[in-house]
Amino acid sequence: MKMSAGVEWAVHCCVVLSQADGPVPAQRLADFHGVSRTYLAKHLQQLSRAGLVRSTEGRVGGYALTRSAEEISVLDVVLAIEGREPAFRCTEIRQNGPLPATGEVCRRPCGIARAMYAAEDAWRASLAAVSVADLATGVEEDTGAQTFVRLRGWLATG
Amino acid sequence: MKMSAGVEWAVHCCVVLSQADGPVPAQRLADFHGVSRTYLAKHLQQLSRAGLVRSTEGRVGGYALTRSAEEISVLDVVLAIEGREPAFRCTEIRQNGPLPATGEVCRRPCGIARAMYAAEDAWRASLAAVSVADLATGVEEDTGAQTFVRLRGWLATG
DNA sequence: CAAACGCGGATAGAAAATGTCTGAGTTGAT
DNA sequence: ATCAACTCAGACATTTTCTATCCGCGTTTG
Repeated sequence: MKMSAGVEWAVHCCVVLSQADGPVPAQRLADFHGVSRTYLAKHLQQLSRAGLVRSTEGRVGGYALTRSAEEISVLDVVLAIEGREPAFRCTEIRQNGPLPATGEVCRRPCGIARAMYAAEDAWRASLAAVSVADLATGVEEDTGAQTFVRLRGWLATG
Repeated sequence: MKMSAGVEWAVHCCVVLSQADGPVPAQRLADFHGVSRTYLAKHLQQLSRAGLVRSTEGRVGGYALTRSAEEISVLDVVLAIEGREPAFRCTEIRQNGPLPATGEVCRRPCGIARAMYAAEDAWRASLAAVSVADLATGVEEDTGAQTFVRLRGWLATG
């Protein structure tokens, strides 16, 4: 059970975008994080389809958050990249074999699936409690108040 | 982010084993659940290596739980099959690019990784709170008290 | 010894993740 | 109007993982 590396990229990009004044091109985001531009572009498009970022085309285009960083949770980003499918997929093997569970019982998910879904709900709740703004605050606490000043400078001049 | 289908098989097998009197062969477990014997055998070997089940070789061999079903959590089974690696793998891209995070800061994981790990801890805690015995109780509640009687009968005669 | 069983490795196809490339369309500047 | 920079969508290639099968080997019981 592994999460795509694109999730890490996308969350980092959202933190950067939360500090930017205008649209930031994919090229710039890729350079800043030292990752492939073309592949990052895929993930940014997923964020765009999910409505988390807006893309502006043309000469001075790029990506910008569609709402304030307080209103974007880590869960939003994870779901945009990983999809909304639960990690556990019940194949109803209780209906197989010589003693299959019958129709009426199977109206609700089996106990195993319920336990798995409950755990995923707890996971999602934990991720929903952290916003991109929280992450940005954490970066400043970890690395100093000058970090985002330098970031904005690099984004402007680069 | 998807969980292997083997997890579902393995948990179902543990519930069956919790109701068995003696060792149950892989062939029997596969027949009961209507899945491939050779592939299920792989997962049973993983459970064995993780110490959740004991295998008896030879003519009347098979698998049996090593401890009581109360003492085996769903998390134990999931970790045995999926491995103990966290789903989120931080590649430290904050150390890349024109403004890399420096060594001292990177002594502890970045805020993004911390949020991800916290969510996985919540997920694990939820799974750890459910035992195989709880699942067996749930099956009886869902399908009636005769279910496991019939199961034991099929295991004995089959 | 033969039959039933678990164990480990080798193998292979399918699916998904990862990464690249190209062409079309859009926008601002000259 | 033209050009350059940029996004977007999709096609394509590569690599890894999942799923599944098979075989040989050692073990145990009858």
